[in-house]
Amino acid sequence: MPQPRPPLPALAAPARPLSATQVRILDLLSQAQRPLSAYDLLGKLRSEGVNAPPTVYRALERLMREGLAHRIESLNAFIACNMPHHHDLAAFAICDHCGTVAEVRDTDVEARLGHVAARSGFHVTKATVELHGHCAACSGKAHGHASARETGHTP
Amino acid sequence: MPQPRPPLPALAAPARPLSATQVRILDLLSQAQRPLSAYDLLGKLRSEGVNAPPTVYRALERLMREGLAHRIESLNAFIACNMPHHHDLAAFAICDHCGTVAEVRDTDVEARLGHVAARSGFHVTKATVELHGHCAACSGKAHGHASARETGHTP
DNA sequence: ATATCGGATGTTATATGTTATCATGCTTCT
DNA sequence: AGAAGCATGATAACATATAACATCCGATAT
Repeated sequence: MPQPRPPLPALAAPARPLSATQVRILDLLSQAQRPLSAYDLLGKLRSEGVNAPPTVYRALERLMREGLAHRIESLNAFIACNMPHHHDLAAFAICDHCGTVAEVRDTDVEARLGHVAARSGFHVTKATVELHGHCAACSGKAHGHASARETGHTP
Repeated sequence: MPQPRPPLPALAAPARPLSATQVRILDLLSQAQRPLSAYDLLGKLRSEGVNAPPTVYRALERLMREGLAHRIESLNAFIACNMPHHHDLAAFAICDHCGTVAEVRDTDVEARLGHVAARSGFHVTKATVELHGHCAACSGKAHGHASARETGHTP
């Protein structure tokens, strides 16, 4: 991968700029309307010279560290973060029919969870909250469910 | 060929008894103090003649269908259910230090989640709530964290 | 009894997901 | 220039999960 590589570190060390691959992956995640697996991403990037899983995983790691992406545990897939400000304690509403994922935040839920945990002396460092079901758009429709997952077949 | 409709199994047998393998796996899960992966289980069962992943996964499927076991998404592992009555909407507090998992229930959290979802027209069929952190016992201790996962080495 | 069906299992192979390791090269700091 | 740090590349291994197809068994219906 040839880097155009912005020669400007300028801003002090706290966060170095994202690499080309990292930006690319964040783009792909943002444009996808549904979570993408590491292999989905790899598939889309092969034509651009990325051809090994570790590259993808490393980029995802970085993006998650910076709060720019989330991992959806129950799908083994990744999405871009809508609201990069508060990256802790996000919850996701995943439509099992059309595959869309809505990032949801509710302070009460957070508070309640913290409360419940604290009551038993448990100290929470990270919460995974994933709601599966049907989104508003899909709720009326027939429930014979569809693919809801990237296929990877080149269109 | 579409079958012409099976002639009604009398009283739809609500639950046939568990098979030997299914019982065995439920046992193993109950005795383990931490979640076991499908391959952990397979390892323990090889000496008993079970030697292929599908068998294990199929048994787990059944157990989960009956609400006797849960899958911990963030660990890709399984635990027996403490309270087989209400198998929906359970939450788990997972100690990343010692590996224990506490099944937690709190009606307020459930209500809140349902609420949040409903507000946006989302219909929840299954919720995954997994809290990672340190349990009361481990909270004071040094945070240099340990294995917290079955090794599979022969005991 | 016999045909049949559903469920569970076995067997083999493969798909999907994730990580370790080692090598290389670029950028920045000194 | 040299050292440190980080991103990448390449290869391989490991871990997790499912597909496809065959067999077996027990319950039923005819």
